[in-house]
Order: sequence, then structure tokens, then C-alpha cells
Amino acid sequence: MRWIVVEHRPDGGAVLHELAPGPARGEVPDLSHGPTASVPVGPGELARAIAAREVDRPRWVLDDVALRYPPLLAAGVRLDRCHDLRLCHAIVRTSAACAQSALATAPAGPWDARHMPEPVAADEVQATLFDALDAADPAPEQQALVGGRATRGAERDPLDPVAELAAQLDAVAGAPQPGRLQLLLAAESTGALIAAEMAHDGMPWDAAEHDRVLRELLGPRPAPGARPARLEELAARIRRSLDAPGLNPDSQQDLLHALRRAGLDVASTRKHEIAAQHHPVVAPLLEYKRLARLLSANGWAWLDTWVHAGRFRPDYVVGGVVTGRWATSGGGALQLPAQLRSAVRADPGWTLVVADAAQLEPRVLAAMSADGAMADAARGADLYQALADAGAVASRTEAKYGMLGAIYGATTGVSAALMPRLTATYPRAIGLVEAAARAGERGEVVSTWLGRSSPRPGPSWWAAREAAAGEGADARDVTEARRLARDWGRFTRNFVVQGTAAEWALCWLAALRRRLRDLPGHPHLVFFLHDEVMVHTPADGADRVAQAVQEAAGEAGRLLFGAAPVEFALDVAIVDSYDRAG
DNA sequence: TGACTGCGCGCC
DNA sequence: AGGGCGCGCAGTCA
Repeated sequence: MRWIVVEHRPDGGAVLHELAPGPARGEVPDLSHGPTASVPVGPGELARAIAAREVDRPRWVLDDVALRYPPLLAAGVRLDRCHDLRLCHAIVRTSAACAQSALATAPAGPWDARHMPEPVAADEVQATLFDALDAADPAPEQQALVGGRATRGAERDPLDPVAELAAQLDAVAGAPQPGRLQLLLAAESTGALIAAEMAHDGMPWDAAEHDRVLRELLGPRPAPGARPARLEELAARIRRSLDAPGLNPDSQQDLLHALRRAGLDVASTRKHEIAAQHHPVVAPLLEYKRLARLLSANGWAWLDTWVHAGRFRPDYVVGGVVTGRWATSGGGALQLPAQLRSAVRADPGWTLVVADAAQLEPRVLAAMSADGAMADAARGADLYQALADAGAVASRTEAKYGMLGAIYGATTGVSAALMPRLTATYPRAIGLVEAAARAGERGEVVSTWLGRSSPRPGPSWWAAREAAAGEGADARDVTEARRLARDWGRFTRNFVVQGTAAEWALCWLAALRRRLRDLPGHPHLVFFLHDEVMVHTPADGADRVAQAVQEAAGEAGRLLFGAAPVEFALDVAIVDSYDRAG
């Protein structure tokens, strides 16, 4: 495979560095003698120069796909493969598998910033770097690096993408299982391409249907800042039943006082606490909270801001969550409420293929722990039912609560009570999450299957630990330190499973994207959420897309776990609108 | 006025 | 209940 590093220049041009193919299977390039050729490309010619080379489907090495790819997409250029230096740097730098590498042990630099700095002339470099770097990352090391670019030509240029790639590949090569990290870096990078492509293509969104749903539930669209009729009506009923004429039900504080004055035994305005009361205010108040939430999170203002020309374009943030899940920085795409899914509607003549992985996290746990008994249960379409049928628990509901409790770290209630039985029946699976929890309680780093590592606890965590172990420690110090330790243990317990599930999902997505590319009619991904994908496709190609989704799930399982005997079952639906799925 | 925090909600 | 998020609001403080 060809690898081409794109070095962007401040003037909008670039230099394309061709790398020599590596010795084995051509996966990793040979960087020992630098690039084999370096071709300058003028401003305005970059998209064409890249498009011309894309016919060979090289791996494009970019400093920051989120920054560089959207302009290429706008110019009609799509990339098949890439390596995102910024995202991969973050993984390699924190991975326990690369802890001894030069990249991991170096001081923080520009590649540790949340966004890559725009390229600027040398005399402006310093200010830009400081702007881009996280405030939490102290400055002294930066000065040396920045100075290095301007004055010390012999040392590594901190913004040199070829040198950065070399450092990353070197760190990965030194890991105990380099193949896993290579897969993770490839999957993360493909994710960056997909996120940009989905933002470019947009999710089909029927604004008229959205407006219809809002009118039906809230009444006509009010003037800006005014309450819709239905909410105003409910507010009046709430004021009457609490005998609080001036009450603003949007104010938690006012509401709490009014509730208590009316004799309700509540300590907060939480939904569950209110629901447990017997009082005429309960029904209208719960309805008010439900509708007020819809209005503020996904009302007309949201529609105006996020939907244009029939497309919803959230800003996906690849690697935005410590576990490797994606985040979004706008539009709230991670929480599209069920009430509005009818607005996600395929174009005329097109349809939506919606697929989600059934019980992904317990299946991932079964595979990564190589727990034979649990893998047996994970061979069918309904893992929870299989756990119940195997006799580990009494019912499907218990199985579900028990597994979620095991993965999330339940300490009380029904779920915790199921743990002894689960531990006895699935010792390897439960042992894996328990070990991750114990490691976290000790402040150690844990890692996913492919090698993404958890962050360390912060200074206050260690301080509490010190205080509890010190001479003058009292019972409160000890209790507090134990609580913090258990909290962090629950985080690391969940990290290994959620993070590995995110890796499976990334591989699924990447495998699906490659298959879609070969199908007619340009079916394309329009949505991805943790364990769920949506493809917008010409209606007559939907069956083939559904088949591709299934094949991709199988491929993802094999990529991560080899021929592991775990089935990654999917629920697949071919629908005109999202509310018809699942 | 703007930055920040906590609350409450809803998604996986 | 227990993990991970984003967002809008209200309240606080500078």
C-alpha cells in the first residue's frame, strides 16, 4: 500500500511526501530513509492533486482529518484510507502498551492539543501553539519545542508530520501486540473520515414533520421567549393546585419551595421523587416537565439551528469520550428523543437501513474474557434469554439487570444480589470486570482489548488517598478515600467493556463503509450512535445494504477476536422513517 | 455581563 | 442503582 503524508503549508498549499512500502505485507511503511519523494503542491491545487492519487487508494496521513477533510469533501474528493495523526497521537501517547516509547515519554507538544493549530509563518508559531494547547498542560516544555521549530533545525520539528508518523509507528512497533494497536489506529482514523462524511451528507430530516409533532404536543409556535399554549395551560394548573399564583415551574428552586409549602415530602424536583407523591399536582407537573424538556432541547429553536435544506448535521467528535466513544459538540445527536424520530425520513425513492447491535457490551465481555459458558449464551440472538435458559438466573429480566450491574458496578439492590450466581456461572467474564475494578481502586491504568488506556485519577483523588493513609487520618478521611476508590473502580470496570465495545463498533462501521462503496446508487452512512448505524440508500438497494451491515458485523468480530465463538447479533430494519425501526 | 457549577433529563 | 455523555436552565460570583 502507498502511504502519502500531507504536510500543509501556511499559504494553503502542501507538500506530498511519498513513503517507501515496508518489507512485510506492505502495511507499515519504511521510514528509515525518509520519504522517497516530496512533491510541492500550490494553493488551490491540493484537492485535485489528492484526487489524482486517490485512484491507487493510498493511506493518506493527515495532521487532523476533522480540519482537512471537510474542504476536500466540499471539492468532491473522498478518501478511502487515512491515518489521523492527532487522534492516533492521543491513543499512542496514553496507551499502557506504549508507555516506554519516545512518543509517550516526551513532554507534551502540539499533537496533544484538542485541535491542531492552523499552519502559520514561523514567527507566529509560538502564539498559535499556546492558543491551541490545553490550559491544563503547563507551558515550560512548549517553549523548547516551539524554539526548536524556529531555530534548532537539527532537532525534531514538532509540527513535521513525517517525523510524527515515524514516532507513532515506532511506538506501536514496540508494543507487546502491535497488530492490535495498528487495528485501533486504522479504525479510529476511518472513524474520522466517516464522521466528516456524515456531517457533509447530513441525516435526512423532515422539518415539516418535526413541526407537526411540536404543534401536536405543544400548540402553535409561540413568539420567541414565550411559553407555548399547552405549557402555559399546564403551568396554570400547577399554580392552582399548589396555590402558588406567581410560580415559575421552570425554576427548580421556586418549584421545590412551592411543593414543600403544599405539603409534599420531596427533597428535590426530580421526576421520580415527584411521581412517588399523591397530590393533584403530580400529573400536570410531570407532563409539564416532559414537554418543557422537549421544547428546550429539540424545539423550534433547535430546528432553526440544526436543520437546513432537509438535513441534520451534528458535529461528531471522534474520540471525544475517554472510552473511545464518539461525542457530539452540537445538536445533541446523542439524545434524539423518541418523540421526534418520525422526522428522520428518507428522501422519495430512498429508504433507511437501521441496525443496532443487540446486547453489544455483554457479548464483547464474553469475547474478551474468553468465557466459554458466556460465549455459549452469546451465540444466539438473545443473550439475556440464553443466560436465563442456562439457569444462571431465574428470568430474562434478572439476566439483563445482572449483566448491566456487573458491567456498571452495581453495589446495592436487585442487581448486586445477582452477582454471586453470575460469578459462579461465568467466572472468567465476571473476573475480568472485577479485576478492572480492583485496578482502578488502586489508581492503576486499565486498557481495552485493542489498547486504549484509561486516564489516571486526578490530584484530588491521590490527595484523599494520602490523607486517609496519613498519621492524623480520621474515620471521615478513610470513608471518603474508600468512596473515591470505589467510584474510580466503577469507572475502570466500565471502561474496559464500553471501550472495547466502541472498538468493535468502529470496526463494524469501517467494514460497512467499505462494502457500501462497492454498491450501486451511492448508499451512505447518515448516523452512528455507539451501537447503532443508519444508512440512507436507494430503496431498491436496501436488501443489499442490510446484507452488508450483517457481513460487516461478522467481520468486526473476526478482526477483534479472531474466530471467537461469539455472535454479534444485529436488529436490522428497512424503514421509511426512524420511528418505524426497533 | 460573562464564566462557571449543579441540577435534571434523556440517549446508549 | 451502577458507567459514559450533551444540553439548557437557574443560580452564583466576579
